[in-house]
Amino acid sequence: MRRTVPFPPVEEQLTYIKKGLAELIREEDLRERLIASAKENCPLRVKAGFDPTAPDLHLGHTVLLRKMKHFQDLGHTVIFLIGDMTGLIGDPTGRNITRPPMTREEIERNAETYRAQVFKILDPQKTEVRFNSEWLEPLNYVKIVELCSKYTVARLLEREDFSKRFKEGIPISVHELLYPLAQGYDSVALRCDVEMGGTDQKFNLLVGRELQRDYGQPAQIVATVPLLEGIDGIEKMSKSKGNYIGINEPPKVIFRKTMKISDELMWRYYELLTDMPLSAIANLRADVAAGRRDPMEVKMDLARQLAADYYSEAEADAAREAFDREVRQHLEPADTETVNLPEAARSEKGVRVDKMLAAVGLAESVTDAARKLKAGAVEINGEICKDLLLQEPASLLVVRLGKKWKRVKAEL
RNA sequence: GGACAGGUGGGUGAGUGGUUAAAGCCAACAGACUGUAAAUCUGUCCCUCCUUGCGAGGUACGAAGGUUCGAAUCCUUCCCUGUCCA
Repeated sequence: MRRTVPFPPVEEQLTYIKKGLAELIREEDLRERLIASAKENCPLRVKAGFDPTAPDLHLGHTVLLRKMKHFQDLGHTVIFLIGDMTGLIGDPTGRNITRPPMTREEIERNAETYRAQVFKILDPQKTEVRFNSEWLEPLNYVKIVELCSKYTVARLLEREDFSKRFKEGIPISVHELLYPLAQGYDSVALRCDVEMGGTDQKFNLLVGRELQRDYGQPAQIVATVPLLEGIDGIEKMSKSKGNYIGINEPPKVIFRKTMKISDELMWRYYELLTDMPLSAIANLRADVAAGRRDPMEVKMDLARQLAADYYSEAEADAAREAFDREVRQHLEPADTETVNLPEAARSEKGVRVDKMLAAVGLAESVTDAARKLKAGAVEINGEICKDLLLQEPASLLVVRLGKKWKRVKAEL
């Protein structure tokens, strides 16, 4: 891929890339590589891999994607790798299940979902989307044995979670050991100059360096980004932990979830998820500490910005207004869904409130609904309702359970 | 192949024949408080039925059988995991 626009000066590129990185291995190598790239007018190939089974991107992923974008800003090529083969193993970080192979259709569908989300951040013109089945599937037994011979068990066990599990007697299946090798082989197949990932990927990324050398290629540069804490502020953001903010979620939800993070965590989000310079963040922080700025306002700005990253400015503003209305004033959302009274909730004597709540999705089950009623958590048309049965229901029931609202048309 | 240990509700982890739908903790949900949060406090946290009671029934402690008036708890077989030995 030839470029017509020259690359920025190498030192300028380095500074831009280094900002916000957790670790760069090694900076010298990257400098050399950038010099060479400028000389030959050839963009670097920067890879990051993604799991095909979880195609919903959340803000945790965007820390990495934003960094990839930075490489693109400088004119380099980014490879968005979908690990459809490695996905069969599942990155060992934790579980030891083998996932059932995905069908071609499933993979393609997930890939589409990915594209739609990823290109909210990345520049499609400078992005290659690849699947590692492309080169991993044709590997035969001989090739796999050859690949395995290039690494030792002891070295694989250096990986922290492996050694930990090994010591604690938590099972490690053999195929899990193959994961780092497969990922490393991806770099060989793609002739990557740089591979990026979260700090938890460091081991796998380093394996790529070694394998590339073994296969006669220059070792890739490894760049890790910090892991973003989830909205609980404790564990890293992940969908399975439920502490995530998805970039495909409605702006209102992005806004509300952002407001749920602690005041302390907000600074971390500013740092990793916005382009605000570190100095500006420090100033802002000082202002809040000194009582010159209201932390809630500052957090609202963050929430609005994050919503605006994936939606229009107008939608972000609307999200802010909705928050004000729904969370701060406890008013009914403007977009409350109206549904007909479910059959299951009709009875000769009136409306069965518990069944209605369950059928309409406000409660998890009828039993759960009954509990919520008893607890006085259910409000109908502004009145707390503790009754299982509404004998003479109004024709329209505005039902609230906690933060959730529903309008139910209740002609009997 | 042998010896031993273990598999409990979303997670962790008690419970070794009977008020045990199963302690405690975490998460979650609702409520109070409040400046958004956090923190704190209260309640809830398998399902179904009934005008709602400290109700009735049904499921549930890896799987399937068995013993017993009664089992998560005892027995048998099987599946899975780990440790040590070979």
